[in-house]
Amino acid sequence: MAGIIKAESYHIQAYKYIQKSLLEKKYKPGEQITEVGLANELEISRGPIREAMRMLMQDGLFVQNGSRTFVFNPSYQDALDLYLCKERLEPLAAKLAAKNIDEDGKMELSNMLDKIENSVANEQPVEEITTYNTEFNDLILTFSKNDQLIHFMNLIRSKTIYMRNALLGEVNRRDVFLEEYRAITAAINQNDDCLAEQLMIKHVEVDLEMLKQYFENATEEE
Amino acid sequence: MAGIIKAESYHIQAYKYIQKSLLEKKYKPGEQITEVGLANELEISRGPIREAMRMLMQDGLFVQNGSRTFVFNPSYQDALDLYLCKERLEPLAAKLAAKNIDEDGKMELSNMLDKIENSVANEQPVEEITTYNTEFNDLILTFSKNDQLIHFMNLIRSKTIYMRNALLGEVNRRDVFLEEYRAITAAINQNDDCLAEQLMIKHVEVDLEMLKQYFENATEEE
DNA sequence: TATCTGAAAATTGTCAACATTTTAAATAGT
DNA sequence: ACTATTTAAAATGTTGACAATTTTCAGATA
Repeated sequence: MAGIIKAESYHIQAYKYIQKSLLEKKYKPGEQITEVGLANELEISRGPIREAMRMLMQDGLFVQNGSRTFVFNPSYQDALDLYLCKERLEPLAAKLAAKNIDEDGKMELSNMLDKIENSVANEQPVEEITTYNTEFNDLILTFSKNDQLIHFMNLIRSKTIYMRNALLGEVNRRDVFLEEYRAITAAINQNDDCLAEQLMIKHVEVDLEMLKQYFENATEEE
Repeated sequence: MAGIIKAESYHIQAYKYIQKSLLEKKYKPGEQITEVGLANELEISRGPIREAMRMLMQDGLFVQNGSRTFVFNPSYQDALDLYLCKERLEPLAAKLAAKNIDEDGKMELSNMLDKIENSVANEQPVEEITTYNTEFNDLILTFSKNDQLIHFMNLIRSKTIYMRNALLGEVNRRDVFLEEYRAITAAINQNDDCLAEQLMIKHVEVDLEMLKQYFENATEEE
């Protein structure tokens, strides 16, 4: 029957709910998480909660210490470490995308870029631009057509986002990478894989520089 | 009390057991896995089994299709894709190790190399050499002192090993990278991070070449 | 005051039962 | 023979109960 949807199983919903809550800082870095607590909060039994927690642990977002579970509490060093990994894999994605993208893909990427241009021109809220940033990078990742890379980058992404949040506190990043995105899009659309790779390396480095700046500001206020 | 150990919880044991079984081809690529089956086999209830399965799924070793679970059935392309990732991260590990290793580390790495030299010289069984290969690379990873990288590389490693197994069938790889390991060890011990990185890139490429060869032989026999 | 001790409370570990959904098989109708 | 339809079997989804640990904390002891 059309339009009939079946609900996702609880462990999946719990998994997503927790991920979301982490970004919303409902659970804070270093905070202890208990099965019972989560089960009460979501009003489901502990079974599915456990499954969700195991998934989060494999992702590295939850950390186990003895028999207790805590929200991953990243150090500044962790963020730097992660960016080192990002700096290797993200450019690979760009390179592969430039090699493997087809005409439809080029169109899609250009449309995405337009969306961002508009969003920036009309001074839309930070959230919207952040969302588009993610979508833009996701698109490139998809066009890389490398399933393994996609898998790892997804892990890195969710961790990056979480870490930025965790380390930067209430700071509101308003990152505009318009020029960089334009250049990257152009390189990919021209199938210039080397250039795409170089530009992406540069982009990750700039992104890291900004993180460092924000971090220094955020910490000296305390 | 000394010597008193408490058993690991069932989901951990199940997780390890399954990983091991995958390498031993007890469960074959593409094979369907049921909770009930595993629960009966390990003679425990389905709860812990589910947790272990969720972990394996996050690792990418189990794959879900609808409500059914299958052992990851890697294509040759998957292997190539994975090596592309490996080629980026493994050299990073070598580079960082060259930068961050201390005197104790250098000693440890040299000892490891000696072990391998002996093992090869005395024509020990393939399994022993393979084990040492892994340990050697693990050591470098540890010395990189980058926790994030360690986490991702572990994922890549277990997947690589599994894939090789899955794709190569009964083929018995007897890979000796002695010369390469000597060079890498030297570079790291001299803190020459650029050289260490380059050598490791080369090494991963050689490794990939061998995989390709083995694969072609393995497939044309069918 | 410091620390030892031993309930009491909280939390994780495990299971078995039951509900729901999915898959496979058997039957019947064309 | 082919394909619906029904039924049975198997698997997953979810829960509540209970066991085993771990933590917490008040009171006892030095």
